[in-house]
Amino acid sequence: MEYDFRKIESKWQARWKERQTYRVEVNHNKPKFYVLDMFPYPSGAGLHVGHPLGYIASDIYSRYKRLCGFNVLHPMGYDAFGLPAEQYAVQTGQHPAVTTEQNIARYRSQLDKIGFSFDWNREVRTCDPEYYHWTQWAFLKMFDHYYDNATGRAEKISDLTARFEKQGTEGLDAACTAPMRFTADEWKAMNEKEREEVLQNYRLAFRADTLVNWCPELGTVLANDEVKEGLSVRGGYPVEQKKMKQWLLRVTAYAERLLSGLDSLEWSDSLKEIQRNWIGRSVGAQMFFEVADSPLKLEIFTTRPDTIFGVTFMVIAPEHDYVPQLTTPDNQAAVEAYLDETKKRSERERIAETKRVSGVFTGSYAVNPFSGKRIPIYISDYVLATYGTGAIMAVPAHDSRDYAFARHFGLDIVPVVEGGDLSVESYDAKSGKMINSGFIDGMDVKEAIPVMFDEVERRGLGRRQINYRLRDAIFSRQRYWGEPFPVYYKDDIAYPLSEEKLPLCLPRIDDFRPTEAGDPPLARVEGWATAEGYPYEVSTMPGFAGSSAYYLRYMDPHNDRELVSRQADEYWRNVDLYVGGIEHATGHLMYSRFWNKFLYDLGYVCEQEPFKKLVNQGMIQGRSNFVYRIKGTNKFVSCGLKGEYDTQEIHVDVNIVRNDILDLDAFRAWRPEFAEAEFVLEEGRYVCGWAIEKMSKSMYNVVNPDRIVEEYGADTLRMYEMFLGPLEQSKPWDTNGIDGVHKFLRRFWSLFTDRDGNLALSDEKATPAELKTLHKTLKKVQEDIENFSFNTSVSAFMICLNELGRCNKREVLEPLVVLIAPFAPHIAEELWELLGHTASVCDAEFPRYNPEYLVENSFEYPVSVNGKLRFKKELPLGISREEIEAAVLSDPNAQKYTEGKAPRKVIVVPGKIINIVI
RNA sequence: GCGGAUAUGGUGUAAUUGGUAGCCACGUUAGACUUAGGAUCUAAUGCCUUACGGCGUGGGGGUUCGAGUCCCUUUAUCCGCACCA
Repeated sequence: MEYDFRKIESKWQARWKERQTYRVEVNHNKPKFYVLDMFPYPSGAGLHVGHPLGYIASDIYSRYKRLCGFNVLHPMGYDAFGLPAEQYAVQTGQHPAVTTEQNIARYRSQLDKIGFSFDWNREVRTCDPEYYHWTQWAFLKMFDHYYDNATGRAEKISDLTARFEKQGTEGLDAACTAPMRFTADEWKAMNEKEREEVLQNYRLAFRADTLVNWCPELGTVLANDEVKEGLSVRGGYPVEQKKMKQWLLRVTAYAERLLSGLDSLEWSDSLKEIQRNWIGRSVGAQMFFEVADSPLKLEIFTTRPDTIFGVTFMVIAPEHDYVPQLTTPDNQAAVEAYLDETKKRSERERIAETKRVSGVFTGSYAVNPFSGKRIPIYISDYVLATYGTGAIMAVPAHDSRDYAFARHFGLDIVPVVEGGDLSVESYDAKSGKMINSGFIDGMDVKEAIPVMFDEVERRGLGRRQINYRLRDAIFSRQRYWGEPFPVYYKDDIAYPLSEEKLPLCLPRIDDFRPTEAGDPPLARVEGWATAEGYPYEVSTMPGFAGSSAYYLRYMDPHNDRELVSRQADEYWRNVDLYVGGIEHATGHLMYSRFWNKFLYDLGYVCEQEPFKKLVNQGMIQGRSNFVYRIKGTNKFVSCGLKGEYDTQEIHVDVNIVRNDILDLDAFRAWRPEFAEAEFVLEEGRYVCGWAIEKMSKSMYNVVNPDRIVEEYGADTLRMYEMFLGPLEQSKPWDTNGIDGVHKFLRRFWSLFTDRDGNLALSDEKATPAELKTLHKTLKKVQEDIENFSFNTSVSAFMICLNELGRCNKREVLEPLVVLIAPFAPHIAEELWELLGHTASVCDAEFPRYNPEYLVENSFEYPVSVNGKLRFKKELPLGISREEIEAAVLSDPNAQKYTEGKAPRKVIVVPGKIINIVI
């Protein structure tokens, strides 16, 4: 009987559901293994064929681990809060909760058709109050903690206030927004509001006036990772810098741990590198430059203290606090004009014009502490207010930006490191001999740097300092569809809601636009306040809030007393394998690690890092097809002949094209304007052009997995997605070629069954050749799964079948059913049942290969003479090098090439090749 | 500008990690069967050449008996960061 995948797949999907095959519980008799996919945002467009790629890979791995005896946690859920649902709501008035619900239902039905082994009993949705209860809870915990650099972990705010009570800030080394100094008496003298303002400086979740990325089009602020090149990642709208009071998370407190933790992770080097760059640690010196004729001291940060003798001017950011004090009366007008100009420039313009040099002289001078020279102080927007101290010492000879600035304003350029040609460009390299630098003259740059660090500290000019590029995460969004903050305001002080009051549920509203006053939609809600009438926060949390700890919730999803129970956490610990896209490198993956480390400090989780191993699947691009219309006509010319006409390229729906041949009738039926289309064919066919583009509706290249499942079956889809190429590589989807995999499954099916669909296996003993093929395949597939090389394992199956021919021996075929089960679970279950097993193939034992069957007793050596391959010589294994040499040299073939001469040397690589050099 | 990755037939890719480049598929061609199909089976298929043979892993150079693989250099494409002091 034909391989009836529709019947088989619906049968087993129903049975899995009914028998709860994939339900998993804590089981101390088995080792655990946690396989996680990045949960999807359920968009209105549904899944296309690229989305399940990672899910299929992780499903194969989960099933494999289960066969190997692990208790596998493999959950799935939805990242359900977010902008698109809300924007859709603004346009249509449809409540985001409703559209989200619909989208989830659609996703679920699509996912179910592919035959995943998810434990749906553990599903989470970030928009579910029972879920965001714990997002809010974590926020409260962050609000109630600060980061103590001395203990290297988060500590209670009450410990901090107790300390202030006793000794003020004396001896305190804590992560903060701006350093503070006060005594115990000063603390005691503060009122509640003043004290809270102090504490906001230390809390891990805090409110501050900061320069934020404001996106007017979206009406919300965005985190740094949500902005790219001055445009919002979602929507691509311009983003401007604006000072606003916002909630932030003090991610920077964990910068060092986020960086050092990377070393212990099995992540790709490129991903780790992205995170390292994002954290951007740099070691340097923070030092003070005295301002001439003024009590002011200008604080700067530098990584090149060795170049101090080359400092010829200083630059401060336009937003720097000292701008007014440093501006002399006769420069006032020019400075104001410059500040105006820079304020008007958007972030985007600033980025676009990085080559343009601009700036203004303040009229003040600083004193170079080493050379004693007076150096002018400039204002320029090439110095960033948000990095370091917002002020720099400029060394034009050895920094390209300072060089450009000095050239533009005609400032001195003093070389202090030998090398380069300063008439053309600065010499930025960190190597060379120091010159014009007093006591460090003659040293190499690498020697000079530590010497200068010491000297700066000895003279009391400053100290060593580590700076990070990483910024605190802006945590409020002026949106509706997100987690409400569990805080209320009294006299403009934020107070946390008590934990018993959680979750603070998002109120239902009908109008999702900002208010006329520009406040977020929640400001429309009457009575959005505590029982006592104190107003709640009207912003909501950003998308990453809900996704930062979802992997923990899956461990214990129905617990209404805690995020995760100690027992569940201690059993499941952390994610052993995380599969998802690289696009979350600086967002979700950074925030999750931060969140997890925080919870670790508080003792709620037992592992420092949430995701042990991470695999990034590549993107699946679309493969678009084109037809060519002769301009001004309704005539279409086949691709190969289009050069002879003046044509217009038109995207055509890939679903009516097969192997680049257009289905003419389907094309005429596709759109009314093509109903009367005429064609210029080549060899009787219309050949379409093609291109690799993003998979999107507008390109008509979206392939829906439902359609593939309907036509070929889920097992074919699963195997074909893997066969397409290496998991981590981006590649285009091309439905051409799926036949090969489908054919393979049909052949596999037919080996087991007769025409009536009954089992037709023989109990005959397998030949050594068949056993060799079987065990070779077992070995290869197992190794490939462990290396995430799923494409080559699919090939291995095909080779296996080619080699087995029409073999129908049970001894050979039965292990193959288990072997293929992770890839094609439906057909495997059906065959397993036919083979007489009552338990699911999911609970079978992974077949181990027997190395004995793979042993060769002879090897065919390729023999080359002077590097040129000449003949092959078959020799028994296990003979010595000398014996091989003698056997080869006595071979008449060899003598023909050596012409009787003794070879200069003979190279024997056992098991590989023999080379004779004359 | 800095950092990372990739480059192999008409297409997707593979190569025991330095050992006969192109496995496995798609596509194409020819044939078989056939109540004609987008089914199945067989064979061929890197390029040039009637053949002998030659050339072939983006380009150039090197190490080596031997290089897709290692080194240097160069080009192209993709990704990340980007005035980070």
